[in-house]
Amino acid sequence: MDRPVRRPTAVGRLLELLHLRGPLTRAEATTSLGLARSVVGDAVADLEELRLIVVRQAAPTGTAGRGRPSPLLVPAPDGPVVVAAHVGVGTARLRVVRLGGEFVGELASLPVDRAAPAERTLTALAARAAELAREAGGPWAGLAVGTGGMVRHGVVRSALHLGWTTEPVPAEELLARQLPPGVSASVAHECSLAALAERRRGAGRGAGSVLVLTCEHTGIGGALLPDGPTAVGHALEAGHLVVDDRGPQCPCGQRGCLELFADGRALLREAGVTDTGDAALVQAVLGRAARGEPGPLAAARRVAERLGIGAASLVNVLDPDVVVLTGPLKALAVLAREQLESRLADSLVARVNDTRLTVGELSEPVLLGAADLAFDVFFRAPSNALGDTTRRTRTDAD
Amino acid sequence: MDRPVRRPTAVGRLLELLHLRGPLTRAEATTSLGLARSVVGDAVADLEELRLIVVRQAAPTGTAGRGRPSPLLVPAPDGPVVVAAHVGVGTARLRVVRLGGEFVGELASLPVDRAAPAERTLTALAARAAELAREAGGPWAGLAVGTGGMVRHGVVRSALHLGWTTEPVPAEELLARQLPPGVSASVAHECSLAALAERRRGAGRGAGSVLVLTCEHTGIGGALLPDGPTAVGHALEAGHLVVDDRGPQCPCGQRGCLELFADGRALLREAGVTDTGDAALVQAVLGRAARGEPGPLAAARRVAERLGIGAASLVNVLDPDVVVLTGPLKALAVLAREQLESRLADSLVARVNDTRLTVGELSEPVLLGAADLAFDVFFRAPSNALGDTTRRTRTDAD
DNA sequence: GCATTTTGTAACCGGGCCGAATAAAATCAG
DNA sequence: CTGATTTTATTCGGCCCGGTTACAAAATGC
Repeated sequence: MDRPVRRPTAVGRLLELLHLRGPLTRAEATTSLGLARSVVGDAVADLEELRLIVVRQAAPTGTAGRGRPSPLLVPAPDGPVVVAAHVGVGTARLRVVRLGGEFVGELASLPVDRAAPAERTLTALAARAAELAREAGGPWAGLAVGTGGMVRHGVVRSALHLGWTTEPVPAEELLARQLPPGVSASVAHECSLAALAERRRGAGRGAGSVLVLTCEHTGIGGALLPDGPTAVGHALEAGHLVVDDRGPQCPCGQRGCLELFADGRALLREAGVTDTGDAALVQAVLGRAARGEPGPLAAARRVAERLGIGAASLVNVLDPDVVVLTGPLKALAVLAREQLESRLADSLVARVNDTRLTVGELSEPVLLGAADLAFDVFFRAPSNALGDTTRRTRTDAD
Repeated sequence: MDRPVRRPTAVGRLLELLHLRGPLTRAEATTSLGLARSVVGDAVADLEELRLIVVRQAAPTGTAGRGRPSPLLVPAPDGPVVVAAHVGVGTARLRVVRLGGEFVGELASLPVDRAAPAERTLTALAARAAELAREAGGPWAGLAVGTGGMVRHGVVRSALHLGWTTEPVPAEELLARQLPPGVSASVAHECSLAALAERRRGAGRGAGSVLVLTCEHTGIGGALLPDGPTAVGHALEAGHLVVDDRGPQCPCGQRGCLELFADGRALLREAGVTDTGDAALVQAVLGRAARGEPGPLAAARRVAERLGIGAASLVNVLDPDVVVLTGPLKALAVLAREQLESRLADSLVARVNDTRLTVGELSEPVLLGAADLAFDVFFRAPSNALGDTTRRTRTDAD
């Protein structure tokens, strides 16, 4: 019924493998992809011609085993790049990511005006991204944006931090119009992207289903990445899990939502610090707690306990293989692991499945996830982003 | 990385289309599938040769528009069947389903002994299924089983109702060994299957993400079918959502779980009926409530209110497009819609997304979902079930 | 009867992958 | 040093699947 999704062909799959696992030999790629040797050989030739990879000399003779040595396939140093963006409150943060997953250049940012219309914000974002991609040098494959709010199929609804509240913004489509042909546009929920990155490259490596909880200064987000080769997971409003049905009223309409007790604001409140909205305050409290100051530490533990109640409930309901805690407050998992895990230990579900609560390993999960999303699009049609000028025929000598 | 999943080819896709939408002309299939006319023509020829479909004469001349009339493709009356099974407490229920989604013959059942080892139960299930498939006549394409517990990739863990609690049971693999070659085995969570069926054929038709809540006599299950062409959704332990953190202790280790307040046992308690474990008792109470008896009606409303709290919380967290309430207690949604929806109306998330709470339309969602799962496997390789070598035994007359 | 419209069919093409045979480049054994 | 062995890469033919094109078939409308 709904199957217009192009599967990556051998060329794309090889490129993806290189992107995820780094340099490989042809032989390793053959076994990893389960393809015939000849197919990998052709794909390598194509990718070389497209200047996406370079074939480096094999390891010097004597180091490998018997047999014919296999040269190493590495992403081309001037290979394709994508721009990953994370649109937060007031600013968007952008980075250029190279094939292989390395950041290129410095973190860039862009002010985001909540009063501006969505089109203008997106146009500015596309322009800044184009500038960064040009500076980075390589061919530009795509732009992927992570944001909060409700995001589905690249359409953003009720993103309070952007001021896009009145009607749905078809952000992906609008961005695509601003980009040169061949450059893909993708828009997804920030937590889904974080989940993607943590499963591929971080704390959730190799796991099946992953539940990501993102504790921020204002609010708690989340995403569930179900088992299987899912493209983008299902974003959760984890902060609006009801923890105390008779608790304080939440703007969301319910009572006693988790994020009333366990986000950055709650930590400041518990620590007796006046919340000016400055993100540094939360980090300061966490820093003091880490240094052992009793007040902040006790505050962190109280917040962690609340968070643990919510996490345990979510684990009980969603039954993920791994829970990854990330966001500005992820240090809680180190400072107050006991409090955080106390409820989880009671849960039969968690015990049966041996659900682990882990700390996010990536410092920029959203940007990394966005980059992977953009590359995924690229892998489905690698020749799109590079001019149609190049001949595809390996044997155009004849 | 993980892509050994074969995509259905044109033959399979056409068969799937026929299965889901009923008889079609070649022309309609061509546009629906977006394939070339010749491909559909070839596929039809193949399917005719495989005796999976028959080509019926076109509508009598004069009824259609201009142009050459197009004959109708219909699933063969002696076409392939699958056996769908739902393993519940004490008994397994089985039905034969024909290509096209119709039940064949009567509901069959099989006692399930909790004390028996898993192998014996599965062997009996496979044997009974083989018997039913033989009676039904057509070639047997597959057996799909829905069950509770924790099911992942066909492996069942901690299925209390089956007594499979000590260690994981690779049910799919064990079943596959009992089945003749060419007959597929699939095992999935009952709620995932119900969600699949309701989205394809029931209350969730056309929706993106679907949250299914199954209210049973003992416990509340659920499943989340994320947006996109997902095979099988993510099963939820919806009954173990914490509704009241200071509530009664639940065997799951938490306090105040939803199912302590809102399953069949809770309804009987509220109605002042002694719970003997008989499923008919719950239906009796619901029937009396439907007839307007004040006591049972008030009990139903109190339970529905609790259920509504849980449903609203889940909606707030999971933000699905549609919520489908099914299971033996789904009548609550009719008897006490107001109470059930009162909390949902408060939820900002539900209001923004206009989340609908609907009643499951299918009387046997689990069996239908299981059948679809088995057919999905069949569609990926339709010739497998029919002699891969030559003709099948059905045609061994020649 | 003839043009028009729609559908089915046959022949050919090309991409993508597989498999077998062959060639290349190392190690190992004498 | 030479030849056997091992591992890898490449070449070539072939299959499968789907697209394209041209043509035939079967209705309507003049």
